[in-house]
Amino acid sequence: MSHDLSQLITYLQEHGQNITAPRRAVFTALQNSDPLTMAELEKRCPGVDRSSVYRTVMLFERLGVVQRLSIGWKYKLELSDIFQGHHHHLTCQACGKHIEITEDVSLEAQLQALAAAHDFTLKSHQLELFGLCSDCSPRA
Amino acid sequence: MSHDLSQLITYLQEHGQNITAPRRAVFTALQNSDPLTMAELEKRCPGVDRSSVYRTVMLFERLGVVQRLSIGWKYKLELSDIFQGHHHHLTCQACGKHIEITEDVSLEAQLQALAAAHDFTLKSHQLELFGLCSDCSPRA
DNA sequence: CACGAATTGCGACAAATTTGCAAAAAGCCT
DNA sequence: AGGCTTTTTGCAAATTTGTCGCAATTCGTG
Repeated sequence: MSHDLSQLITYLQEHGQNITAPRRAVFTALQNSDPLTMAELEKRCPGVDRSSVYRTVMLFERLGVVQRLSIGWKYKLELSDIFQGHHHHLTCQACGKHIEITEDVSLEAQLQALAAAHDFTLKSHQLELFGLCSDCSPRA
Repeated sequence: MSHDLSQLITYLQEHGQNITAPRRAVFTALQNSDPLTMAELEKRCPGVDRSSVYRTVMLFERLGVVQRLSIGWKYKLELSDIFQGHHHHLTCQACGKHIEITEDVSLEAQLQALAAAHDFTLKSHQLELFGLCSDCSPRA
């Protein structure tokens, strides 16, 4: 774990940001974890004040360290592309499990084309797939 | 307008739900409108209590009448596929404009394949593209 | 270790969403 | 239309979520 922490430290330094306990805590909580809600994240950062968690998440989002996943009208947080590669999720509507999927190049290209067809300059995108995972499928 | 309202009425009856003033109001507000935030929706349902708007939206979401669009960590509401066809959005990061796009079949097929590759039964998906519309592009 | 700048923890707030309940409206049957 | 039962609504209060100002701490540096 402390291995990846060093990646954060380097990143923060490169962006002229200080390394602080709350920042390490938030990052560590998000590591090797499924996406977390803000409440869950708070709980996993004991001793860190709620407002600090919010401020850290905002900073990290601005720096591109974390990204928010929308699940219906809620959202969850996860480390961003830089720290775990560009990917999307399959969210199981039954058990809530998240499965990471690596998007293939042709899909990316297709989205670009789709945007271009509308004179739109594509900057980023979010794709969420909902359904049932193999465990929750009617007859596995 | 009252034409489409009859579509809602039929739908609600088929699902054993009552037809009430708040429900008609919420539906009508969402008709022929760009996606709305909860606050905007409330404002367009004068005389309807805030909690009723929330309850109605929740019901409609459960019934598949409305769907929430995630814009970053906020969301907007719009009538769902059943009432206005399956589509996605291009959201301009500069002016906030939403452009509806009809997704092509090949993309749908690709998503199906993507899910299948993970033993996942795809039920629905949401695709949001962010960038700059032609008006806001650096040099139009 | 000392200094100036950046950040944190608190407490107070504001906004968003939910809930309990009595009153009002909807659906149904004469 | 009138009466009856069930579902919803409106209202008020409680939660939950996200912000903000500020003095106390911590960080990065020399």
